[in-house]
Amino acid sequence: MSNNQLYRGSLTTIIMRLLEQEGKMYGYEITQKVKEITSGGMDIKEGALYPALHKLQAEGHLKVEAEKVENRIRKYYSLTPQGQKETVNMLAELKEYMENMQAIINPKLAY
Amino acid sequence: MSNNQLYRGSLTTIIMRLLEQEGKMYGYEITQKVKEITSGGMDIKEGALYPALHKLQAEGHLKVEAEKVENRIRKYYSLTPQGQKETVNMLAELKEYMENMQAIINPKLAY
DNA sequence: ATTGTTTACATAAGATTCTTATGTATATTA
DNA sequence: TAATATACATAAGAATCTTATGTAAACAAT
Repeated sequence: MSNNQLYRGSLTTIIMRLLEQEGKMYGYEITQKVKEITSGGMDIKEGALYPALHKLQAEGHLKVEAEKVENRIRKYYSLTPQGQKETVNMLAELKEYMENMQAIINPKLAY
Repeated sequence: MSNNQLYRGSLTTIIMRLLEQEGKMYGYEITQKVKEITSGGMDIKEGALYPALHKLQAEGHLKVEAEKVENRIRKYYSLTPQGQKETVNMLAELKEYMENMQAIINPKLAY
């Protein structure tokens, strides 16, 4: 996803959160949105994105509608009700992860 | 490392940072320290830890000294000069990762 | 006495998630 | 007309993890 191993495991959380915000998005749009938000700091690879979308769909977290725009096909993904619940969990786990990492990196000093 | 996929990729950063703080530690000590700091939220598996330590050592980031304590062997790891430099990079990348994830999760609202 | 838990190391098989490479196809810019 | 951007997809291989298993000593409990 980026030049950095830390991004491993966070792709599904990113996808779900963006869909929660935007309602529906197609794959290529997700890659561009992430580049924009992170000022180029994150680069989602197609080889990671499309299998991840298919897997989330197979698990029932996403639904898809194909649409033809300017003679090209776009596949718009959006959260199912189950996916909305799962997004809440994922964001809670991300918060927990961030707090744990902060605690390790910046330990509270004992005076 | 935990029940959560997000932890993938962060183990080496955790190890390097703890060694930067503590000077030297042995494997089992690292697992206990992380449990303590995160109040049990993170659980480093031995099957992940020991290969990670061996790899960091092979790459020249860590050096090791074996010590016999109460008839049991402990392998104390510490940062090499090269490992100290690499730790600075890793922490910078972690900071960047956290900022990127924050930007995605909590987008700045446009008024 | 011996069973279970903790301390302390290690590795192998398999799962998951990613990168890199490749493929198809259309639209737009140089 | 060649390159770039848009838009999808998959396969091979790399990296990192979990689970399972193994050795071995110390200590607590029954």
